Amino acid sequence: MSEIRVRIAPSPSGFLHVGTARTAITNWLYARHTGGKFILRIEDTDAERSSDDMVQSIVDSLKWLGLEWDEGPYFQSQRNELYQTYIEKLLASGNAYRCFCTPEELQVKREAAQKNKTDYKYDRTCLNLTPDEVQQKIDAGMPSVVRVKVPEGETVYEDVVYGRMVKQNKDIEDFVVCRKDGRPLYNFVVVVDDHEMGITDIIRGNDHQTNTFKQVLIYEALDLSAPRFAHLPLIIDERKKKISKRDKAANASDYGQQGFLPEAVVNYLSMLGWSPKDDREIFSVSELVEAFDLKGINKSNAMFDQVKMNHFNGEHIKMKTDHELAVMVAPLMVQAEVYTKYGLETRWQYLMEVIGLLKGRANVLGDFVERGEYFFRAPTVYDEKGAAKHFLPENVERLQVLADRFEALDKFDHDNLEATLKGFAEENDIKTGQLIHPTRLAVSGMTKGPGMYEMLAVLGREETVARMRAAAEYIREKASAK
RNA sequence: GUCCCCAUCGUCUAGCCUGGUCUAGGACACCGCCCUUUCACGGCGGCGACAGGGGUUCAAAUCCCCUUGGGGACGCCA
Repeated sequence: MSEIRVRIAPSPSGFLHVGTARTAITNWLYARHTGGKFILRIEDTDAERSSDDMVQSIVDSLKWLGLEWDEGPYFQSQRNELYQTYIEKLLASGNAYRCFCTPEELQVKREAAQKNKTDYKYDRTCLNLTPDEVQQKIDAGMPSVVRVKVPEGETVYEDVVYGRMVKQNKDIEDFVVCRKDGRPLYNFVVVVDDHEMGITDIIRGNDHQTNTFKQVLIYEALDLSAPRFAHLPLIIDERKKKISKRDKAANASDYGQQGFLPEAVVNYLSMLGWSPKDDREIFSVSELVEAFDLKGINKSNAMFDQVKMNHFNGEHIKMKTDHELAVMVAPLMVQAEVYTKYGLETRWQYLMEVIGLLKGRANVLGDFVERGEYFFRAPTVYDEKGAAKHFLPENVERLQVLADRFEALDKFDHDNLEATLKGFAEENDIKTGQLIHPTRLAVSGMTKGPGMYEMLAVLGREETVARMRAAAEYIREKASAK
């Protein structure tokens, strides 16, 4: 078999839609798995709705996801001449005709049909025009669109996912392929481009299933052989509707900002409507390329689950090295004004240790900032419930004495900290928890976090001791204020 | 209104093609226990589904039909 050639063809009328992202991922995976080519084509025939900014945004998002393309981007807006020659061919073959009906006239008919609750299809008014009449109208300067003359019979194609698809041609109207201003329409340019670009497999959302019949009709009218079609189930929201711009998850361009890893997004999205058929679901990108197969695609729509994507992200975070994570987290910390860029660069080793401590429990990159902030600056407030529970008057002295002992340690490490704290607890005949909780709160301002001895060891002697003393003072002041 | 598609735990899914191995498996979420200074992680366990009805068959989640439910498409948008 010849080389597989697939494409992603976004229209730049918005940011990268999650559905488009999933389609892109599937095409890319298929191309990489088969050693084929992945082509990027921008469908911007609707000039009013397209913009360069949107093109840039989509290109950036695809790059961020790691879906590098082998050819393109091609722009349909730059290929108009090509389309015109095909329009001429179509007209010459007799499989299409000029229609002079105005949008207003059609609108009236459409509304009338709706009112009568009957089906609307173009009534072929202009199909009955004689060549002379057509010429007369053209000479008179009347604008016209080009419609495909849908033949009798039925249209059939074999869908890789859904099997044999058949539609009665009487249910398809004579659709327009070229506007009155000469610009060709979607269904037509797609066919021309896919043919010209040698696309072998069209993999796209099943919301295109009805378009496919029209496109097959065009292939036949132009006497071209159609590629294979594989329609993907749609990604739906909690209302079970096709995920739309209003949905929070719809904008794939945002995922990076939200702290998601591209690998995790690719992994999660790839599992929506596709399964490797075994029980694995956390995959690296290369494992995905290896495992991907068109046969694993499902037929029914899949609901987007933000919670599960968070889980996938957490798993992928664990797969990263501390350094890789530090590279991603550092800018976020700077942005959140937790620390300066310069500061982080000079304390890189420290940053990595902090990340190592937090890695096991993070789901999004922002978690490192939120939960790691206190490693870079002393807490300004203490968790309210925690303070009520652990900042008791008797802990003023305990924190002070413990701080003194920590300060005097030969080596400020996990084992020594633990031995010191446990020894002190025994002396006072109290449980270690009664010391650990107030100490954790004093140092981090929080009631939860990594193992405390590790945490203190990373934070360092000076900061730990200073924060414990500050907390002791805070408790004393608060107690005397009452 | 017309046409098309789909249907296993709340969600993503395995099993369906090639009926029996399915008291239907995994994952997320949720609940419990263990680990533990906390929250997580991890380990163990629990909760939880074949939409309904007919048929075919010795046997149906698996094949067929109907019903119901859900979705998609019906633009001089893509």
